[in-house]
Order: sequence, then C-alpha cells, then structure tokens
Amino acid sequence: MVALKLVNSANKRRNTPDQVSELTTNRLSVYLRCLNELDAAGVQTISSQTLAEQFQLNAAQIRKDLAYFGEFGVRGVGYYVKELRRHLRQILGLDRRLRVAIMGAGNLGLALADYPGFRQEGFEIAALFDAANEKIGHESRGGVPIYDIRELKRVARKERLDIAVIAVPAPHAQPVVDQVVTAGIKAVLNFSPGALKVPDTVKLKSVDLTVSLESLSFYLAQGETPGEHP
Amino acid sequence: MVALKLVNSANKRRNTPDQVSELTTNRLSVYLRCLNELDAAGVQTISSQTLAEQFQLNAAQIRKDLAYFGEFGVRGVGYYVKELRRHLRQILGLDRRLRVAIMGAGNLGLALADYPGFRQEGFEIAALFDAANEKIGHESRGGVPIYDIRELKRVARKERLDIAVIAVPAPHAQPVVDQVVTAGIKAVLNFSPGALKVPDTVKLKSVDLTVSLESLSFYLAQGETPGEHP
DNA sequence: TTTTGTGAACTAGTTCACAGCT
DNA sequence: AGCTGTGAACTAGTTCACAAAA
Repeated sequence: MVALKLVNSANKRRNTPDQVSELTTNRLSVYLRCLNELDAAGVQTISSQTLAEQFQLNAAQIRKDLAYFGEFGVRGVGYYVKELRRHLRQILGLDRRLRVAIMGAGNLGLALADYPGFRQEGFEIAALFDAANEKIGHESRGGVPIYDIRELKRVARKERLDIAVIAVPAPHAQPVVDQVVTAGIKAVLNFSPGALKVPDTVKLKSVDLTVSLESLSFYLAQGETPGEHP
Repeated sequence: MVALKLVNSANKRRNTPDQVSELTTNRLSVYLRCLNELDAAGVQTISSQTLAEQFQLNAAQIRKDLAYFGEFGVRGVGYYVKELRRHLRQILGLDRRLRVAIMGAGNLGLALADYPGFRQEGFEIAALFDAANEKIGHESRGGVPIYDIRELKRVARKERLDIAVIAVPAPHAQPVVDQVVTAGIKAVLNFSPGALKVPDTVKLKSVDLTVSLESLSFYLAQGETPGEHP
C-alpha cells in the first residue's frame, strides 16, 4: 500500500482510482482558490484544521479528498502551501491553458466572454460563435472574435478549443450542443434551461438559473410560516 | 396517517415536515418545467414512469419527491398535469410574483437583468444597483432602472425586493451582500467566486463559474489517460 | 390492469476517532 | 506534541419492490 502510494506520487498524472465524485472535484477547486490566497499572503504551511475553518467544512473531509490523489501532507506539520497548490493545479488539469468557446454572442455570451474570473485561472476565451450575420466578424469589447457557427468545426480544430459554453436561447441549445459534439469538443458548460443530451464521451455541466431562483423562492415560501431552524 | 395526509392536502401551504433537501427542491423545479411543456402540448395526465424517461431520473424518486408534499397522484392513472403544475407552483412559492434586484450593473449584471429566462416563471427584475455615478439613473436595455447602491435599503422597502443577485467583482461581494442583508432581503443568488458569509436567517445559493469550469478541466485531464467508463 | 405511495434495502457521502509519522 | 491518512460508524440520498387504490 505504501509502495503503491509512492508509485502514484512519483508518476504524478494517471490516477482515477475508481471514479471521483463531482462533489470532490468541486471541493478541490475551492481548496485551490484558498491556497492561491494563502500563497499570495506568504503563508508557508496550512493544516487541514485551519483550512476547514475558512469555509464550512470538516477537516477529515479535506484530508480524504487530498489523500485520494497522493500523500501530500506532512504529519505534525500540515501541507506545504506552494507544493499542494502545484499538485491541485496539476490534478485539475490547470497546468496547461484550456481554450474556451462561447456559443451565442447575445447579452449573456458577450458578458461571459469578458468575465475576468474566467481568464484568471488558466482559461482562455478564444472564440464566440453566433448565427446572426450582423455579429459575425466583429468582436466582444474584450476582443474575443465572433465566428459564424457554421465555421465551428474548422475553428475548433484550428484554435484547439477544449470547452464550449452554451449561452444561446433555450430552443437553440440542443442543436447547438449537437454541433459542438460533432466538432469534437469534449466538455460543455450549459447555461440554457432544461436538460441537454450528449453522448457519454462528452462531459456536460449545467448551471440552471431558473432552478436556482426557484429554489430560493421555495425557501422564501416556507419561511412565511415561521418553522424552526436547527 | 391517511387522515394526516388529507389534512395536509386540504390545508395546502404549511408543510415543512422535517427539512426538505436542496436536491429535492431543485428537482421540483425541473418537474415544473416539464409539466409546463406537457400542459402547453395539451397533455392531460402523466405517469411518474413517463416523466422519469424524459430526463435521467428514477420514477420512484419522482413519486417520493411529490408524495412528500401531499397525495397528488391517482393510482392507475398518474398525475393530472394541470393540477400537479398548480401544486408545484404553489409549493415553490411561484403563485405570486417575486421581485429581484441585481447588484452590479457591469457586463454580467446587465446581461442577467435582461435575461428572458428570469422573467418567464414569475420573477420580476425590478432594480439594478451600482456604485458608479455614471451608471446611476440610467437603465438596462430592457428598461431595468439602475439605482445608487446607497439607496438599497430605501428602494428594497419601496419596491418590495425579495431576492438579490450578486454580480459584482469578487472583492466587493462580501460588503455588498452585507448591505443586502441589512436591507432585509432574505434570499441571495451569488455569482461571485468564493464563499460569502450570511446570517442563517438568509438563504444563500452560489453559482461558481470557476468551480464549474475547473470541474470540466479535471474531466479533460483525466480523459487524457483513457481509463474505462461503465 | 395500471400506477401511486412507501417501508425496506441499498448506495453514496460525511464525520469520527485513532494509529502512526515527524 | 501535532497533524496526517484512513478504517469504521454514521448520515443522507436513491432505488427496489410491493401492498393498496382506482
């Protein structure tokens, strides 16, 4: 077991022990953000306990999440911030720039194209796509070029696009995602409401604004009648 | 038990039996969307089985989610679409219009203000707030007025704002959400990266774009080394 | 017969608690 | 002494399977 772990941490990539839960990868991303801040603040080491206090999390959970990918900690000390940060970036595949396409140059698409949060952590918004002739050939305020969606396959290859963000009106979402799949893009972030179908060789992640708002509405409706809270 | 259930479905509102999971309320929202489509298509009744086939879900799960709030189905028949739709709208608190404020009239805030998906299901974008003088007093393309954020408390009362959407740059997010809480708003949808602190009388729901993208990045990084899929 | 509502069984995810390094 | 890594215990969420109703 110890021998296996040593092999794993020597041969850094390649480690899908069974199947990592989405909840885990989301947390890794949160840890990374925290480590970036700690590193920027000049902190050298951090314990799972201290890290857990920052957000609403259990220290054992953090240790388990990390231990899953290797033995990154030092007993009696904690984790070296710079080192753990490097490991997490590599586990999350952020040690290379990922190129993102945004489908739909409407309000939302243009806003996302220039959203500074995306660029920060190694993502590069390389292209916008739209079907409206008057938009094609122009670019976003931040300088992202707008291509004809019919050019998707060609541009995807030439620009080496890794991820597509779906920001088109709901009725166009499925046809557009079909084109994305055909163009060979393997990861999709969907902002349109409703379920999209993709083959299971493609990873789809959906952010449904209506569902989020309605979940808040439910809370407000329940809150009307007081009810207890733990 | 049967008697209790009859009481519950007679006295429709008021039913927080223990604590409803977020996963459940999210699904209710998905069911509602599906029912809207079925109703529009003129479908009269639907079984949990048929509903489950529409998206990737188990029929028992749907029945359990619904049965939690009352006995809405008819054995041997299924659910009456119109009736179930009405129940769900009421459970989710969508039987009244909810008034939404968007904090931050930048790219993202303006895009969200005019996002058609929001208006559709009973939400009303009533106000934008910003700190930049040159924006205050203007309005979004869709006609949502932009107020000075210092006016938040007054406007929140006058306009009866129910929900705040946080679309300001990350460093401003915590101060802004503090003001939102002070203004008495009880539900917040946060688009800024990182954790926000709110008192537990306020419901906070976060959509973290960086986390979503990094989760896709993880998938791509793992996919490099083939690995099996079930 | 069809399909709901639901206890029981199962699966996934979290937290505890402690042996074992440093 | 301090803190990680991890089996064991626990909690939450999902699916099965079937009795009861229409």
